[in-house]
Amino acid sequence: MYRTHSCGELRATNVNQTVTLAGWVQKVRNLGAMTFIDLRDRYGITQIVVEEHSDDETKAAAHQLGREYVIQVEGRVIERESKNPKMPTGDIEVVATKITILTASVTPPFTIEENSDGGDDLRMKYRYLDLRRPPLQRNMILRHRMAQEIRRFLDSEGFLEIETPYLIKSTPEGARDFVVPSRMNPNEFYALPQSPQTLKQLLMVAGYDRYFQIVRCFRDEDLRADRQPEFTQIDCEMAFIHQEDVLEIFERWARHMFKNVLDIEFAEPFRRMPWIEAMEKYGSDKPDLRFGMEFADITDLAHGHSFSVFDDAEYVVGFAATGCASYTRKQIDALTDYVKRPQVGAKGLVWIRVDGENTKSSIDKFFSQDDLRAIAERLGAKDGDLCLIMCGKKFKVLSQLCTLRLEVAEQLGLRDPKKFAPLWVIDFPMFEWDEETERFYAMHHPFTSPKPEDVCYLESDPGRVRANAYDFVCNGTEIGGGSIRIHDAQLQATIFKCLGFTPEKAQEQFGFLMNAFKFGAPPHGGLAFGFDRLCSLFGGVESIRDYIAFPKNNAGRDVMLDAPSTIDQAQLDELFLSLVKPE
RNA sequence: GGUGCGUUAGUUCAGCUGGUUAGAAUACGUGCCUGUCACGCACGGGGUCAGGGGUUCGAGUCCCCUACGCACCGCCA
Repeated sequence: MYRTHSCGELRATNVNQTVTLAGWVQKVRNLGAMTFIDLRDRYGITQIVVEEHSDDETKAAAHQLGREYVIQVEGRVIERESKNPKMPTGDIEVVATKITILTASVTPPFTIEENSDGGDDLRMKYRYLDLRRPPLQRNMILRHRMAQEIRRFLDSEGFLEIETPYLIKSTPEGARDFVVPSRMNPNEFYALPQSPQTLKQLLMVAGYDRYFQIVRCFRDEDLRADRQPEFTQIDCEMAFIHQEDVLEIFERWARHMFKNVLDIEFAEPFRRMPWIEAMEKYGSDKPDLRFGMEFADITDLAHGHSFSVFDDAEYVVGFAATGCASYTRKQIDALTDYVKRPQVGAKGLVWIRVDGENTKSSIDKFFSQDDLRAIAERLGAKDGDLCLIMCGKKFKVLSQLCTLRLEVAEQLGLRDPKKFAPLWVIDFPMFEWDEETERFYAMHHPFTSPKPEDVCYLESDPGRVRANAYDFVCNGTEIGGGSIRIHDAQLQATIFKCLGFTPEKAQEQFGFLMNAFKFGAPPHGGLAFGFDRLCSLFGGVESIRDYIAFPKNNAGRDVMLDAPSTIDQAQLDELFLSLVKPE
């Protein structure tokens, strides 16, 4: 037996027991005649002491120890002469009678402590060392805890966990596929699933009317702090349900998660916000509702004052930045520069300082005090607020103002990671017009059903059709989304047509699904949550990398494994592949 | 594909308008120390200043290119 106890469990009640511990040497403090060793495992740290009565062999072993040596210690638990209230095991220590070095370690490249001295890059290369640190351990434990709660809830609701294949068929629509060459089928490729979307729909056709899976998905697109090329979804689908049923069950699921993982309860039902309202009030389909500062359309008030910037603009919109009237000219200029950055791309920023009789603005030349007050009132500004106004093409300027709203909130400390503001965004448009290719794309995916009352516009005015689609949003992050699917082969064919698929192309790509629908497809729908994002939301950290044991870096590389990498000519030959030099 | 910031000791960083031998902290090594827990004290080793090119009497410092890292835009049905 390597150990009788973990390094996190011994207390004053264990005093006088003979124990054996095993773990990693965190720190050696040699005081001459006595040596303290902090011994760490994933359960905690226990102090080992070697003192003058220890035999020479033990003293010699203690002298050899370096950071991250793996050792086994036999000894007796004693009450400490000087206790450490900062440690759970701080009342006791173990007097070593025998120290066995199980494995030595080279000096690690960074300190393995609560706050490491290593940079992100280095810690990623030695991820297995980073994972020894308590913050990463807490994250992995949180992820585990959440996975268990997900299964517990969905099981209790009758959902079956069914695995779907990872080697499937490529569909060019949507994100880029990761592809896998087939040795047994020369010149043919599997694709890794971007999500098990069509497979879970086939499970509905198969009669498994409540399905879920905590499943890896793959998308070959550029990375972000909250985007990895492989990520985990909580994928769910149900048959014989309406949108209302899905929202009801998964709102209860979300409450179950908040309650059982974070001990947070919400008094009110989650807000449901139509997509157009989210866009007009917050400039985003994933609004951060932890704070107010809602937008208002002031186009009518802005036009007709000989201020050509406003007069020429399709849409003028603003919000009142709470308490920011005290912002100096320098601070306002900084905000202006912020929105003018190429990433935001605004032309400029108009401001109104609301301060009783003394309302001042950057457009005083064109607007009277009464005009300004009317605008301020529309924006819901109170004394001490700063109105921030931008103008341009409607949805472009809304999105730019959204960036500004979030930046101001950040500066005001309103984006508190301990606070949660969940909501459903509903009534998404069915299609999104793409200027470049001059065609409609499915905003969600091509299996999403249109609202019955909007079906009549499918041919005449596709931009007006709303979908039975919904997103679960929290704190400005899209955590999940789904839809009621099309279960009628005829309607599915119409939608493919709207999306510019020829019948042949639709048959080639999605024939397996449309064929299945001929055999009695139940009405169905579902949704999927981003598990990594949910973990980072619950953990209060922006980056999902902290909740993935072995993540990829910005360039999609695993710097620990050094993947991707080249492969042997023999492997290429077997797969009938030849390489071309990159440009 | 694009924008911004960054790359100096094992690590995290400082290094000003270009000027002698590139520093600090920490880590590491050696010695001393009986109550440390960010132990303390003393001494010591440790640098292709990311790589290449250019400007200059002289480049860690200025310019250009490349590589790598992070954040973002595009992209992510």
